[in-house]
Amino acid sequence: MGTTDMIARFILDMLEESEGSAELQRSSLAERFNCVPSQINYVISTRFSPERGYVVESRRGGGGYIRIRRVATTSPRQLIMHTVNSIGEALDLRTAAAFLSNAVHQEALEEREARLILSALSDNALRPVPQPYRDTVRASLIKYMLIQTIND
Amino acid sequence: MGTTDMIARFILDMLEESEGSAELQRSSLAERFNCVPSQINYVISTRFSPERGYVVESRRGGGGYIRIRRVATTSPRQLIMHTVNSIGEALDLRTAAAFLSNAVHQEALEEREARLILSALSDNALRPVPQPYRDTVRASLIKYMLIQTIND
DNA sequence: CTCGTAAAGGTCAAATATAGTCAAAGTCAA
DNA sequence: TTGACTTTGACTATATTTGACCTTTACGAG
Repeated sequence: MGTTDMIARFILDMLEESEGSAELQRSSLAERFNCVPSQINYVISTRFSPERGYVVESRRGGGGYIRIRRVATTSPRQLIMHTVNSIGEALDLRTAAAFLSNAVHQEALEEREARLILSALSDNALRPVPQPYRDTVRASLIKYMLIQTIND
Repeated sequence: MGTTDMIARFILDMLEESEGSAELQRSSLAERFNCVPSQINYVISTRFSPERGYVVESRRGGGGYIRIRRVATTSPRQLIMHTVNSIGEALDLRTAAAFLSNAVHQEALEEREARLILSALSDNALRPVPQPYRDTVRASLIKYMLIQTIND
């Protein structure tokens, strides 16, 4: 197995242990695998790219680091569409909250956006709508709002 | 974690404890973290700048100090509150769009968030609500959603 | 009161510590 | 032999750390 593969395996192990988040130092990792530091960049760009579901953050200078996180594996668009399609004529607040929470967890929505949507579905915001119709309005609102989020 | 980060964390803790205001002595803080005094200035200028919402006052000479205060960036908040307060029982879509556009322009709202709100106010999303009542529901929705955005 | 000195804090640029980029060179299997 | 993948290293970019020198303020001796 080539050096690149060994390094990738190593990082994968780190991710495994720490529930999807690994932090490393480029030069010491390079030293451990007896290669030049820039090979770490190569490993990251070929094995831990965004397309493969990873986000990488880093910092230079003293105490610098490279942090790799595993993120949503299904595309946000897919999840949103799937969610929208699964919503019928009416939707209660509890279920809506669950959908939104899931979307945030899968990184298809920002926390802030989810809260924004939820606030529109709240009983407070829907006070002008008679009780019996609220769940119908909720369904409509969340569908259009969710679709808007994938409309860039 | 680098020295700078540890010092920043330390100051953040002080701010936390004392409700947004921390007073420190440059040289003793430097001593505590085993660094040169000017590093304290570095930490302050990179982590507690006005752009990040802090005001720093200091005094030299005997009994000198550095005081860091977290300031409420009230501007966006104020704008939102003002907008909410100016909305009455009903609001037509055109006016709502103008409010949102203004909020975005004043950087009190993200473009994406504004579009999200607008989509909830659209005739499409409000189809289940009888025409005559839509503007009332719009007013309620936008109020609760705007308030949500300043609720971090 | 005035001056001198010690005690703070401020500035800035050099040195150091990391990480990123890119293209040349190497490797290996089809 | 060729093309994809890997390995290297020179050069670049950025963040942090350090220290020499500067300015302001308090306070006590004259």
